[in-house]
Amino acid sequence: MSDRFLDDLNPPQREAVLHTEGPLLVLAGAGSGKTRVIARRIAHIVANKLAKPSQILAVTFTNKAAEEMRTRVGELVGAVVAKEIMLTTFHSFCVRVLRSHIHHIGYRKDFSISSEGDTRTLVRRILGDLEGARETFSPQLLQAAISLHKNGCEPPPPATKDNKAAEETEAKYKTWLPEFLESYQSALRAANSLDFDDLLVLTLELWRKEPEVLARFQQHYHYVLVDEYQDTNRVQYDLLRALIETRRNLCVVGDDDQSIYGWRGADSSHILAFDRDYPDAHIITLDQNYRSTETILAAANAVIANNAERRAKNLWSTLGKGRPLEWIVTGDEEHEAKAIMQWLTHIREKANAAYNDFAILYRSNLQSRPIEIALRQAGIPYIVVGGQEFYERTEVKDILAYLKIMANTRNETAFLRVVNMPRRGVGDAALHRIHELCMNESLSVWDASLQAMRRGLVAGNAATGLERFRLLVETFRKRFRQPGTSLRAIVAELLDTIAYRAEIGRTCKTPQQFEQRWSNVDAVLRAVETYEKATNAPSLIGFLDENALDNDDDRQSREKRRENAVTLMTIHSAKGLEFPFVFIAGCEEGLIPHERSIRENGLEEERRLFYVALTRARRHATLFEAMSRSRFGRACMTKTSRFLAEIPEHLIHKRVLAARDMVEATVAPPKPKSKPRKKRRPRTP
DNA sequence: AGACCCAGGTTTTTT
DNA sequence: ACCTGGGTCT
Repeated sequence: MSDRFLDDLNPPQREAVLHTEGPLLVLAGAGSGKTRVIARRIAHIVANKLAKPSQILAVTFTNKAAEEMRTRVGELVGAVVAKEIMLTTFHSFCVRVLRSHIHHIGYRKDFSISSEGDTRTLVRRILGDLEGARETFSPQLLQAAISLHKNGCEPPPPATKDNKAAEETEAKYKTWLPEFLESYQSALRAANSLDFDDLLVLTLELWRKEPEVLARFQQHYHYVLVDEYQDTNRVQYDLLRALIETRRNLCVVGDDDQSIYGWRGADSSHILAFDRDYPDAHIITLDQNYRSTETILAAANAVIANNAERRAKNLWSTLGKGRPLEWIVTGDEEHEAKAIMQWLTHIREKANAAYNDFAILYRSNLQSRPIEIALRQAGIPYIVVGGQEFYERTEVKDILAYLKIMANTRNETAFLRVVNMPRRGVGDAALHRIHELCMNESLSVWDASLQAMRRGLVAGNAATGLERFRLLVETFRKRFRQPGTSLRAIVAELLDTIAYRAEIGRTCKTPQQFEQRWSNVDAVLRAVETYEKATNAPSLIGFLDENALDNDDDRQSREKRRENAVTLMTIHSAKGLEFPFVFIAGCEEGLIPHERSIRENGLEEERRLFYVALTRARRHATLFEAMSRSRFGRACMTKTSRFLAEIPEHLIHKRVLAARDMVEATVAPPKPKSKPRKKRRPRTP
């Protein structure tokens, strides 16, 4: 029974591994070996045959975390066994449940997952149909409202500029919103599509309506683990409660100080009140930090101590004092970027560090651009994590729309995107008539398009084009269902059939542009290929699911990080990671704390975010501030983030780089004579 | 139908 | 500053 999985664990960590039966809360401070504990715990269950690997469910929030966990578990029990463990994100887990049981609640098993972009398109379209509200309410506000509504939160009232109109608008919004939400949901349903929130909400609905389906899952999973429990929202919380009701072997791991997803409905009261939900819960606190220097922890502790809503704890470490934090004041964002680049170069040389020892963190994705430019100019290899532009590209959207409609003909967004691409003569007039038929007779676009032709509502060019389109979709739909042929080959054939290369050529002016766009197409083909190689029984739907929930861009950047490159990412996506050297850019009021977030989620969440950023650092943290930053194209003076004042002075060293000669200012005092060379190949996305 | 131009909004964070 | 969408012109 003794096992090697207990070696080199401290007493509370060991306890967390061994306490397998009944509800358990592990309060795991930043860097306290949380992932290690979860991995060991799973390995312990497997090795002692407390359950089969497949009877363990370990849920994380991000794919990154899931992959990390799979690797760590794999190192302990072997990759083959690790594969059997249900180690996944909430959303992927729910997709699996729904793909086999959703017919109980009136959807078809070939449902599409509506991406953020698809959802936006749909919202716009509905907004166009509903008279009156288009000018008042923005699609983006409504998208947020939909999500909050589905997660059982009260959607915020629309932000209005003048107070006088506010009340009026708000009243109008209140009466109008339910109507909108209903239209939205019925449109999705008609398209046999689920948005991200539906994946969770409908799983819960399924379980509530079909207790015997739920019972099967309850029977199946003997042990359930949840990472980052502080990030669970109401629906996830309910799903967990339902799932573990009979066996009650629920282990949740989290840190209330790292709850940074309140804006999408995460509710840290779940972790704060775990022992209320489960009175027999065992609680273990891990507060020894194995990651950071004492100085970094002292700074982070001092900052987070200003929060009132928390389970008080104090991280400690024995890794020595290390160096004080650095606070570098720069002129504007370009100067900041340059200072980051120089400081990075300086540290790298002094500490003989590798590029992937560095992370540059920021509050918002838009901060990455100037930094990218500076790094590229200096020939420093870097990767940017996140920012979803890949999936916003026309070519990618086009191809995926084709694939989506072949997987699920009812997918209206996909239909509308490609029915006339390339041109088939199906114009607005024909589509308008089809749309009316959809509305009047509750048909999907696909069925309506057939009816419209049969009844002669569309004729001539449009009818021929529509017919060709339908035939194309049906032909390839069959091809995709035939087992045996490679997905990639079918997709390539599809592109051939629609002469997509020519279509791109037609709309491109320069050869460079053509190359660029065709390379996007190629990237999709490669993504199909990668998926196919990595999957046992590849299918079109499987590919689309993976792409909706864990896109290829994410996967690639995870791989690239292992190469030697500096990582640029938001603080949110840095959670769970660690780097010897961390730079935090844009430490200014309005950015962190973000002005909008202060309003909507409160200051404390922003402070937690800052805390997360600081605690990513192992050896050293540098905070950058620009005195002026352009907003909407206009340069604005900034104020230092209030969080910097919360760091005790003796822990931080401030440097102000002069305002004018800053372009040539050297951050590192004795500059090595060698100017950065442009020889190294920069990473271009 | 398609190309072009202007106005207006935009910038939080993720599955 | 940049992108999108709508409107207009060809």
